[in-house]
Amino acid sequence: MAQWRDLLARHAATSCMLDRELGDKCGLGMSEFEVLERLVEGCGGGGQALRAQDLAHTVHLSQSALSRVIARLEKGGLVTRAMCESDRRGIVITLTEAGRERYEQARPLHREVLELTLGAPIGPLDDSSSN
Amino acid sequence: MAQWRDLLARHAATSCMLDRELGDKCGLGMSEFEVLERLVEGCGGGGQALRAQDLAHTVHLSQSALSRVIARLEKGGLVTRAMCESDRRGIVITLTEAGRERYEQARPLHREVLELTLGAPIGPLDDSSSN
DNA sequence: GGACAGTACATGCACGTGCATTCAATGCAA
DNA sequence: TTGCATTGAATGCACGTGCATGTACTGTCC
Repeated sequence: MAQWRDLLARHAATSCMLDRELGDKCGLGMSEFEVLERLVEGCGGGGQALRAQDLAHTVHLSQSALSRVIARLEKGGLVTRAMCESDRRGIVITLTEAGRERYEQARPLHREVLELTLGAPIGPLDDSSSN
Repeated sequence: MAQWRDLLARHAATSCMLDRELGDKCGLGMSEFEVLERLVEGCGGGGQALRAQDLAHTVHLSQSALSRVIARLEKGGLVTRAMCESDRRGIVITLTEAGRERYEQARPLHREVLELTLGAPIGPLDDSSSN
């Protein structure tokens, strides 16, 4: 119970600050960043390409939400959608150079926020306002 | 980092199942339940009454969201809104009998879900679908 | 071959949320 | 008293999300 409240508080504080910081300084939402990160991780060096359904397993989003996140990223030129050859129902998401740059730009900010909100021992900081 | 991912996963799984269970079986959302709980806790026995702003501190919601949660609860007859005498800008939220009953009904379900999702050591369960 | 269940993704819709704004009431200062 | 900044709460609006559905494709069974 106390565990749940703590989790709730940490999640609220962190995701709020994260969303705000990433949004203001990088034009990214938490979900967008999460997807970019998975794309960067997913493939070592070269062709960052993942099936949409693979992403769905690792990001905590519904299939429809993921579809729209990808749409937003594509619109911003950070990823490209292509038909999957082996199964033409699926799509392959590829990280563009701009996408990688944007991620590299956002990452330190992300880690900074995490250290700030998760590093704190117990009494969470400000929380100022809201969720 | 791993801590953050774990937090994210637990939060997603728990709040998803919680919202679903509470919604289906009690007609409550997570926020509604949270507010009811604070009302029950806030006052030992008799007149459950809290200022809206007091709730805002403990529930991780923006002021506007809280206002609407209260509106929904009032519409459902679970709480009543009354003008605060000492400061007529504020409102006093009072838990009705129906509200208390609804909470008592929902609580075991709530604890059950928590035990299920938070008790699990590490590899979260299903997660089925989404957030 | 044709019919049909299952899968992968996109989309219409409703809903909850945060931000900015608005309105009323309060407190303070001139 | 009047004037003004501040606070508590409600509301218009935009946005992200989940659910249900639609569409296209796959695989299987007949």
